[in-house]
Amino acid sequence: MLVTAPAGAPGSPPAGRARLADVAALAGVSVGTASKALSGAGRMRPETRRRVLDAVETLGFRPNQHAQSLHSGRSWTVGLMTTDGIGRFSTPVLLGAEDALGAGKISVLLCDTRGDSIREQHHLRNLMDRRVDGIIVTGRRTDPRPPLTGITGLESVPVVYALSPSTDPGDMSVVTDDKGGAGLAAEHLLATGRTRIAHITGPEHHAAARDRARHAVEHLEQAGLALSTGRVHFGEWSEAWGRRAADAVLRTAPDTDAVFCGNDQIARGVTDALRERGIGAPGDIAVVGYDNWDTMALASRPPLTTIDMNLAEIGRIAALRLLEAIDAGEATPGVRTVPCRLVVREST
Amino acid sequence: MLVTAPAGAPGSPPAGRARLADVAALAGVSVGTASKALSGAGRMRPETRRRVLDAVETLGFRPNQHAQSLHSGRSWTVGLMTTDGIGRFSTPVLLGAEDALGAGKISVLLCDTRGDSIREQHHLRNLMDRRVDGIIVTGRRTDPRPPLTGITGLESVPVVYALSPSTDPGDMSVVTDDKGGAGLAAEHLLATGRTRIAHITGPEHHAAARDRARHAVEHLEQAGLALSTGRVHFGEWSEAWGRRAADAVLRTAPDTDAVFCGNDQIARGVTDALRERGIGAPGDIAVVGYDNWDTMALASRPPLTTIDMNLAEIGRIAALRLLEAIDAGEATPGVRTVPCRLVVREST
DNA sequence: AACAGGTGAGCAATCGTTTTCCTGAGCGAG
DNA sequence: CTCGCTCAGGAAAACGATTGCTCACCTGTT
Repeated sequence: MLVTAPAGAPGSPPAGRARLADVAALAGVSVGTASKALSGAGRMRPETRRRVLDAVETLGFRPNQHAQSLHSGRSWTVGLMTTDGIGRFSTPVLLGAEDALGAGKISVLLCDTRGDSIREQHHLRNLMDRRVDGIIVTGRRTDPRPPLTGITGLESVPVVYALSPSTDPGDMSVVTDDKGGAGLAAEHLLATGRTRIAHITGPEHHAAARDRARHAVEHLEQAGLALSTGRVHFGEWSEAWGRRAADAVLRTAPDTDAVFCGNDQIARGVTDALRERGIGAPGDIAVVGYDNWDTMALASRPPLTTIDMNLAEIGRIAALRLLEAIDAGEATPGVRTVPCRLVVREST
Repeated sequence: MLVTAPAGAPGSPPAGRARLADVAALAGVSVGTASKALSGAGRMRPETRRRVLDAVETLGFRPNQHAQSLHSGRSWTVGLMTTDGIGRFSTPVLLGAEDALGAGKISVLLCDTRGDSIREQHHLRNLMDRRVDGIIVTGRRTDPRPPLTGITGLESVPVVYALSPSTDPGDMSVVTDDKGGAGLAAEHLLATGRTRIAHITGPEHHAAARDRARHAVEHLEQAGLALSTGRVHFGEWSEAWGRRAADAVLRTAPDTDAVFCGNDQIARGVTDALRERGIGAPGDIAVVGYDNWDTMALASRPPLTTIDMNLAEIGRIAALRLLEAIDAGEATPGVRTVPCRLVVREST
């Protein structure tokens, strides 16, 4: 017997998992021939190939990925770094990416930095040690973030930033279209005949709040309109703020006939406040949310018309760009914007 | 030059990442010696070790994990299979596990089956091909699930089931303590002087709903009490059901002074219904939720007293048991129950 | 009959580390 | 002076799959 089984008496089936050498021995060919039979490379008699494939079947052989990776230098793995837990925003992105990568036979290595840069460095080193084929970085906020750095060799691995773009325009980023989203919301309200529109949103230091507000205002201006209360109501991303701000809006501009909210939590707060004051939605005032977070949007009374950012699509596109960069060996820099989708429900 | 650089002119620093051979060449020792210097194995002159370590530093050398894994048979990776998306329940478990494993230098390979058994088989095969050191399986529900199966070689890899236990008692499972949780809730209500307690929960075909209900009833019986409405209100895990059921409770047993809810969504629905009927909480009726899902528990009016299942702890313990099994080479079968925590807020 | 061309299959190097075994130098003791 | 012991460090064999190269053999042609 030329090839020894990993364990067990000679001649007995190998105790551990079968190696290519076991397959080759069973098929009566050399290891190299067996490899070629599997990969389809090289020419050989159909009958020989048959014998090898039969042996593979019999032994339940599966190639050892470590050996393949060592040889090819590829790990068929990408790192997915989330900077702030795995929350409501990064989860769909993550799943979209995992889906797209899985189709390409690539697995996802999960790294959560909890917003800690020490941890980020640690994970980054780990990913490089594992020779990942690429990295997707995703954050909770749409504010730009500094690019990954600090590890030698990083320049040879493609990186895509999803949701939170990189501050370096030479990097690959995939972001949501806040302009388009705000536009969809404004357009929808105008199309349903509303003209006295208020805007309640999150903290001004969040890019998402600023951008959506700016674009909503611009969209209204193009229709010759202004915000009913004359200003944007910046605050928090919470229901409580939605309720408080709704009161303020009703006080300042009682003729308001629609409220566009920066997220679904605020929108839900607004619908609650309206209902408690006996104001009908959408009868008296229409409400539009943002995020299409079903827990909020569907539990609201009435259920919310809202903007869906297509987060899974963002993850999917990030993954596809990464795959392209991996295959091409070079990145196609720039920011890719993914359009939003208007989901109409009973609040408008 | 005995060792050729991967690319670039001879003598120039290697273009790719440095190999141990480069380190050895720079330090003027053999590859084997360099390896020993790094691992601390074997004896050698301190000065020689110094030279190797200096070379490592200079070249920024990091060992190739594929080569190490090929040699050791270990991948320093575990698979994390989630059976139903990555939702509210699996996320904390996942993070807890990732945290505990990260401390052990182990990375997490993420697999989402979307509840599809074809996908599960596919991911499982993939994990086996990658020679993962272990697998954690986590589900959304507390109902037992059939163990992983169908892939040869699986018996040599330790598996821990988190949240959803395996139906096979010989497997390792880590679950939440629904009995203790229901007990905490009931005890808390009794301690605050409530005696007419109702229970509103999710669908009867969910183990979580059944178990919490059963144990709550048993706990009340031990105090010589029964449910105020004489029965458990099974329904859905939704706010709308909470509101509807609250109405039913008020109709059936107007003297009810507390409601224990199967989750925070139901509890929130209950508080909303009470408020809309002018009934004070906790003044007239106290409300206890379950899950400590902050979006619900904190946004509720009043904020909810609720049961926290310590999901991250479940993930952490699952990871620790897996690490033990990996190190010991054998599993310690059985179900491990993780206690809940009572979080008191203004609703009681 | 000899040779060119084609084809099926094996050999061996390679990927980068770890680890075992072995050599040889140096030193102390008899 | 030599024997033997210690210890530093090197050589080489794993780990498992891939692949370029070589070789042997067979067919068809001159």
